[in-house]
Amino acid sequence: MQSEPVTAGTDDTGPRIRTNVDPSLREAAEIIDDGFRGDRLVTAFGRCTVDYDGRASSTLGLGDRHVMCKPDGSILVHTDEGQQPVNWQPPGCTHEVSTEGDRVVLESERSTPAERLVVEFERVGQVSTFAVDDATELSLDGTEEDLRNRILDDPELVEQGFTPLATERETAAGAIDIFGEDADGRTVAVELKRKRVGPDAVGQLDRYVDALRRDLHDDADIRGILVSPSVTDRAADLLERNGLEFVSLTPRK
Amino acid sequence: MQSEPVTAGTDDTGPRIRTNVDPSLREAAEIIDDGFRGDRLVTAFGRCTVDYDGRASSTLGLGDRHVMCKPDGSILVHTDEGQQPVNWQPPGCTHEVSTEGDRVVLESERSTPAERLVVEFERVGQVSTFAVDDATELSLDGTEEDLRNRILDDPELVEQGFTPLATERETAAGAIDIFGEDADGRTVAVELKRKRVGPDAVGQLDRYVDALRRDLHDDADIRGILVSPSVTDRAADLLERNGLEFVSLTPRK
DNA sequence: GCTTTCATTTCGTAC
DNA sequence: GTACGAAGTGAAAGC
Repeated sequence: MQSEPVTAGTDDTGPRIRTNVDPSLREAAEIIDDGFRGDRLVTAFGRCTVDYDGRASSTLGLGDRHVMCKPDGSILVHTDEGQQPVNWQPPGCTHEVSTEGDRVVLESERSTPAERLVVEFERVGQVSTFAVDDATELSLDGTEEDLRNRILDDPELVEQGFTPLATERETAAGAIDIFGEDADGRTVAVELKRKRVGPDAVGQLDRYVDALRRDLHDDADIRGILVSPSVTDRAADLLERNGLEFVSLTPRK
Repeated sequence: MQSEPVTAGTDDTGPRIRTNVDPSLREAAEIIDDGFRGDRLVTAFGRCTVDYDGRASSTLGLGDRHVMCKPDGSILVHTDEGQQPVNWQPPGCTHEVSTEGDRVVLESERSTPAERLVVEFERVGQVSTFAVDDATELSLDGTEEDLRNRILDDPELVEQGFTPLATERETAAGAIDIFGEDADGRTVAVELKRKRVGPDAVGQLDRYVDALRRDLHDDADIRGILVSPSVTDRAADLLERNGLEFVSLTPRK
């Protein structure tokens, strides 16, 4: 077993990577604290308990977990299972590390809403800090916006003679994705969903159409069209019962 | 700079923690592959690109990221910002690592839906594998279930004379959280929300009440009550317009 | 496998 | 800060 610190790529702000396997609790706390001060991405793996209190509250008994603290103030506690962290705090939290008795204690707090997460390590198997150099942004395709642009480029994908007049058109119930009119001059509200939808999306469209009817004092001549790849059975029932329509379209192709 | 492998707590399945700072690409791939075979939690930090294609598609140019592969087949790619991973795959995916030219390539795939994530490292700053021993489960309070139990313990929190008859009572539109009757014997549908709600929750309750009216052929005597800490203005309007009621209650205390 | 709903949802955006 | 809706939402329960 080795417990020497290992570093790589030292620059003026310190080592770009700093790792210690089986550190003493004091060493672990010191490295974590240095990481916080140096705006490093800090990770710690070890045997710990986790307590959370805020919007809800939770406790987690002793076990091995991987903890990641980001320089933006977020913290993630991962077990060996699941895509989601078992505990976390969002960006903007204040992080502190200390040693209390024979424990390394990591505290993360924020206000509005008041939330507090405490990780207590009885043993730290590894602690690391990383300087992150990342200027790139994610490019994502296949979103609802892509579906909207597809339709704006070629409105006949909705139906022949459809004319978009506005996007995000405000109503008393919220914004309509695409507001337009059909070949006969009737008002049309189009609600977009990038994937197969259930009853909730129909409810959304129904609220917008209702709001338009109230806003425009025009009881008969407003159509609501849901555009998505497909709908569930209950959604189809609800569309039918509310006199709404459906057009099948995907964000890509 | 050091590049020796560091290990801790070796047992019959290999070292419980194994870390290498600034490994060669070949070493990195080998350690990652060993981690996959040994059902370890595997992390890698380095300069990489990320490409995803599946339900949507995305690309991410070169930058430093932290990649975590769990033994359950999930993978998480984190930048230095945000609580959410910039890219990921859910549990159940198949992971493979290889060296292609001067790159370490990590591939994660699944079917239904067909999705593929590829991380290409041009440099690996650190790679680690962890044996995770965690038998504990999270205990969480302040959920919707807690709110339900609060009401079942003391139905008068909803209103005097309220009698719960069933939970998760099925209708054509979905399950009603608490189904019961009031002091006058009228049917009551209660929809629970653990926090402040918007129009969507009102739509949900409205669908259930509608479904009950159709199911029970009982047009007048069905009440719908939304129970949550509070509602937004639009939600209040929608409740009013649909003849639904609101009771303020939190999951805790 | 699909559907439905909850979630400490998170995240972005507009007011 | 609040509100509203999108998300590669994820996760669980029911069918």
